[in-house]
Amino acid sequence: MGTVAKEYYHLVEATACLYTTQHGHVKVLLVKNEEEPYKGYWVLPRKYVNDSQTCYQTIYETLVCQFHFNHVYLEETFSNSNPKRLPDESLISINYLGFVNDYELEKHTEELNMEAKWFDIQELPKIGYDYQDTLDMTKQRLKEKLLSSEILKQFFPSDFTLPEIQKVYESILDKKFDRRNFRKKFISLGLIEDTNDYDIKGTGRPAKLYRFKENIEIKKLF
Amino acid sequence: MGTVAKEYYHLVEATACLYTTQHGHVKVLLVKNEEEPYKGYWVLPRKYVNDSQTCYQTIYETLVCQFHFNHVYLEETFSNSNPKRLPDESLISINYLGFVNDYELEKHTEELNMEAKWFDIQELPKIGYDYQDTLDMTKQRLKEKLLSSEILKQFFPSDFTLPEIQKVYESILDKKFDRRNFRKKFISLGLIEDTNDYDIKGTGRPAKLYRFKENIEIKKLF
DNA sequence: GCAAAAGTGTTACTAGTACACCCATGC
DNA sequence: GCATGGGTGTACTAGTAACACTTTTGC
Repeated sequence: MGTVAKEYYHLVEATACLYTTQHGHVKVLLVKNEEEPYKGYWVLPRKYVNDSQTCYQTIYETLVCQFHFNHVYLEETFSNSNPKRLPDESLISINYLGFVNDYELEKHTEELNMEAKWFDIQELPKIGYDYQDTLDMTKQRLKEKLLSSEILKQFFPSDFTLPEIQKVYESILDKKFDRRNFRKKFISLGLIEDTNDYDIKGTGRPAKLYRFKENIEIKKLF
Repeated sequence: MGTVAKEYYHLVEATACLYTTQHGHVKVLLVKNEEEPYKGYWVLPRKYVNDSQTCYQTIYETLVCQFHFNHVYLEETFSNSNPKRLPDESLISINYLGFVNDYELEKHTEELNMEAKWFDIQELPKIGYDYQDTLDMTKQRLKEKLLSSEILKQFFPSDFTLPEIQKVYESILDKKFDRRNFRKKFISLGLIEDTNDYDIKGTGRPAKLYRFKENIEIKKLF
């Protein structure tokens, strides 16, 4: 490719909007920023990409090594290459949308020299740099993703109740469903099976626990 | 952000899989590669990104200035950051999926010092570098895009016939539709209007010409 | 026994599918 | 007048939407 002028070289980082669910609430992982500018603000987990790894490998390793998640599902969303997003130099971000099931962060964050926390997507703290835009756009993408069964298994904990999964859909798609019709539809899709266990944690009548079947077909859900 | 080692800086290019339709056939724009390696092979239109433009601006200007399209609809798809894709150095591609309506290239390509051509997506030539992967993945994305009305207006020429649009859907979604049901569905969506003109080019009975309405709602089509 | 949350079944309506015949043009 | 491709209507089926009462638990 020959020699290319310096202005064509860019610093590149991989970022992730990593989601999980807790009792029907959708949460996203944020990290406290300890450097100026935006010191004390919350930002996305991120890492600079070096010339021997893909962006995917970079963010995957960052999430697995720093936070010790067993398995992280990740897919690329979009880049941010606005040259004016930082005062001093250009930085291109490649963003990923991700899910994890095991959301117990507490045991790991102590070992780290960083603060990291799950935030309910309805109650986000003050976000540093331009990552609020990334969060907004990725949430939109998450919405589209949930319309198909493609990523369901990655997103939902192995055992879940139908009211729980309904709450997730309602919060992300921003609409209410009739409980009976939601059940009927979800069950008739043939993607889930009864575990014969019950969720005893809630107040009121215990809900049945379901799990997704081994290999689920890709279907439109809504 | 402080000083960062050289291995974190990358050459970045923007590429496009730019589509158009001609009489129900879907075509993609390719450019003949004049440099080694892969000299004589066909590649995607592309340009290195400098530090004063976004990737979007880079590819948009490339397409508009080189090929004189009036309007190009573009949306980002995914990146390719495999460090081993080129023998000598790392190159990150940010790819875009695009549509144009005015497919008359011939009048412009003479002015250019390059060969550029529309290829039917069923009959692609030998593709250089790893752009065949990009084409394959972008075609998949195009398929998903056509399931919603979001990009219909960008994709289809202002006046079109229903058999024409049906052929496009059949070729991209890889399935056949019943003519009567396709009409019924498409018309009942309320997105198109009759122009009261007829397409006289074909053999057989002339087909009615339709156009998309001014502001169309985003709907699921299939 | 009362509040809280989950489970269940029926009916009406809407959208999708399957299918056969007639119509306008070019040669 | 015949081959080519385009336009139209009807009956059936499946999916979606609306709706009220009963069940299980904790306090």
